[in-house]
Amino acid sequence: MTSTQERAEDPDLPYNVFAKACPSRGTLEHVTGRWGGLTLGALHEGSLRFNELRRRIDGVSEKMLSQTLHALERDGLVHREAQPSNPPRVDYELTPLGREVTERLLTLIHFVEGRMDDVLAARERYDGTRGTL
Amino acid sequence: MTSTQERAEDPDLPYNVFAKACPSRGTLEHVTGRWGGLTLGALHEGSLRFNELRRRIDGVSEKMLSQTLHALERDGLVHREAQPSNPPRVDYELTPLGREVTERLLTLIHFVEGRMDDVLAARERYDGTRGTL
DNA sequence: CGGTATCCCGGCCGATACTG
DNA sequence: CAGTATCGGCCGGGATACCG
Repeated sequence: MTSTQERAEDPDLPYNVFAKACPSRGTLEHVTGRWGGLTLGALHEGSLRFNELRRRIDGVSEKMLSQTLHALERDGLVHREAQPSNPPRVDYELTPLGREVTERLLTLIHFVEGRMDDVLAARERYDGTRGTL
Repeated sequence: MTSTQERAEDPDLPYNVFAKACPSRGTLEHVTGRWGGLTLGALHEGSLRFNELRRRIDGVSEKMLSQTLHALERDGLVHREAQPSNPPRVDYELTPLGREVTERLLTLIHFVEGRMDDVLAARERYDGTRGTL
């Protein structure tokens, strides 16, 4: 009864992404997912409106952006501020918790961006040794 | 000719995950993907064999672990050490670059794990205001 | 042990159309 | 502008079987 699957329910055990049923796994996927990370990154510079975000995040569709924003809002990382004007105006911004998460995420992103030359070189070496089979 | 899609090819521009065609986007997805992050995290404590990894990462299939390890090896983040013995023994370990990436990734993971109570509380508030429609 | 090959299903995600 | 609704393809990824 102390299998790894139960860690999420046991209040004495810490949250652990390595356990399949731990809710932290889901939240981490929202944060690091294909669009989640880019959305948080874009919002780090300040609040943005829906279509501003869409333009900022090259390649995202309306549907995925909407879905991503809902997930992040639900997790308490993004705040949605709607003004009942006409035309409607909705601003999205990071919550304090979201800002803390995003800072740690951006540290990772910027590091990877800065080492892409190394990564690309490793790729060529890897592909080379297999001799284009 | 200076559209956002071309940043990857222009050597003067830095790598930028926000651009659709930038290779850093792909590598970041390997690192933060469903299994990539967990694999790097598991290897951070030391080198592990294939089936040790499989047991450590709750829920991963042989196929996905194999696929994930290949991608990370190709990106130069994981080193594969095979011994031609019988039975075969293969050890996986982080490269220096992989270790640097993983440290930044773990900072993020541990922060999220530590704030899951806040996230779960936000979820209940969010779901509550919509009144189970 | 340490994988690869194959099958196949669910759901991710893009495209399009529509609403307030 | 700020989304929701719906459809459909594609592929991520699990299950199984097989190989060195």
